[in-house]
Amino acid sequence: MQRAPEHLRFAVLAADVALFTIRDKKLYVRLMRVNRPPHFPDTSGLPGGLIREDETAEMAATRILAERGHIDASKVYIEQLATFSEVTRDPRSRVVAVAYLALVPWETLSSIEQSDSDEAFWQLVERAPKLAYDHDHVLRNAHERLRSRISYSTLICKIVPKEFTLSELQAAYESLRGEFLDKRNFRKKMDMLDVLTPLKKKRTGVRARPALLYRFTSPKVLITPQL
Amino acid sequence: MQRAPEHLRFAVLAADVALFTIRDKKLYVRLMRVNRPPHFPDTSGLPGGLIREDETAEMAATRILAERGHIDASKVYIEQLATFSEVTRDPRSRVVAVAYLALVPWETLSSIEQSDSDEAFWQLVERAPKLAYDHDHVLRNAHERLRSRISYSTLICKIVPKEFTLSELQAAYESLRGEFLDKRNFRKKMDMLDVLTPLKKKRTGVRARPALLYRFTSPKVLITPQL
DNA sequence: CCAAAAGTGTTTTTCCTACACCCATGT
DNA sequence: ACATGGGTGTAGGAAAAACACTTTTGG
Repeated sequence: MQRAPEHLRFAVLAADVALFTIRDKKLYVRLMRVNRPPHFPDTSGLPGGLIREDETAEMAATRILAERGHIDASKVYIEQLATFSEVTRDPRSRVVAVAYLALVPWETLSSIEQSDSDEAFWQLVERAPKLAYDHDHVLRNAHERLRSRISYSTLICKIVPKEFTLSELQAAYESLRGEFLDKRNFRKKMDMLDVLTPLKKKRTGVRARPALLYRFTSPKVLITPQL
Repeated sequence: MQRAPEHLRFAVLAADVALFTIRDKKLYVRLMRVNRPPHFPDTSGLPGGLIREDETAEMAATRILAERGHIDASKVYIEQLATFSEVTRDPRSRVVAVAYLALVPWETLSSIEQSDSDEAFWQLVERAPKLAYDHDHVLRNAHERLRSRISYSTLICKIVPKEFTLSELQAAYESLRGEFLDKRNFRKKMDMLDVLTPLKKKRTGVRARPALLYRFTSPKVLITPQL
């Protein structure tokens, strides 16, 4: 395929990814260490990088998550969030970034993926520092979208492990919504939504009554009536 | 500002706009005549064009709506929809398009804007023909987003005129949702949402009892409980 | 036997739905 | 006077919210 005339191609395209997980009932986001004086010395940012000529933005997002975020993208759910095209969002040159919202269950990550490296690390969302570029904006946007989509879809199935107890699922909802729910009403609602399949196993080894395990009947993100 | 190295700038950036209005209780979209043999001879598409170096994608979208769609963009509400980056979505060269959802009240359009020209015209959404590029996809996406956002926000305020009767507002909801609503329940709901201000005027000149006029209390798009 | 989390129903209140008649005006 | 759309209330059913105790296991 031909390229358009050079003067029309003034911008480079980037993909930025806000990858969330839940660990110990708290919401974390994957960040990179950024050190790009003079504008961004010793700061942090979302995993991001340039889109290549033979890639869609989404392909680039998953590749970048692997290459820079050190996360096996085959475990990760990803969906487009928004495109950020402010002329000066990167002070060095014109960069238009397509941002992605990504989710991964903590339990599917390898111990290397779980641990922090010199380049990438997991950060509690509620304690996130100021980020480079417009990544604060992107992160807020992603967090807001996540909270809102959780309420009328089964998107949460992409951030909890394959098998879970109802209490664990409830805790995930609570982390994301930032409010506590009533146990009995929560179970009634889940029962009505009819999206969970009970397994024949129980969560054992805890110093308490063993809880029945469930999984989402469909791996797809389904639109539901409001939780 | 500097430009990035030439080889990284393989794509051009475009903005495409799905502009909707309601006319005579039916939903219309603004289309352009497209005649670009060999790939797209004698067809139609959404208003679209290239983003310029000193513009954000949104600025480009409003400019294109004016220049190509012949619509005064100051009357138009616009919000980002999604970015389409399929490698071959334009067969001539790599084009990444940021798509916008736009709304305008039919009543605020001038008679020139209301009428069709050689370049641009209004098309009933339910009778929309096959479109060039991936604009079918974009249009379906925009229509779906519009239907869904109408149900839990006051987005509809951007497609109805400043002043309207409750019956007119109900008709707008019905056009967008494709189903009829109960008059008394609709009025009760609107009353509860508490987003409308009754005016001291009535719609006169019609061969029936004059109806009280209302306007949206806030020009902002507010999140509401589900209609 | 004690600590810890699992599991389970009922009542009250709120919201949703269905439904039919009189009113004010223009012709 | 009549045709046209404007405007209003109620009753029944469904869903949401509030609320506390018994069960099962591991230590």
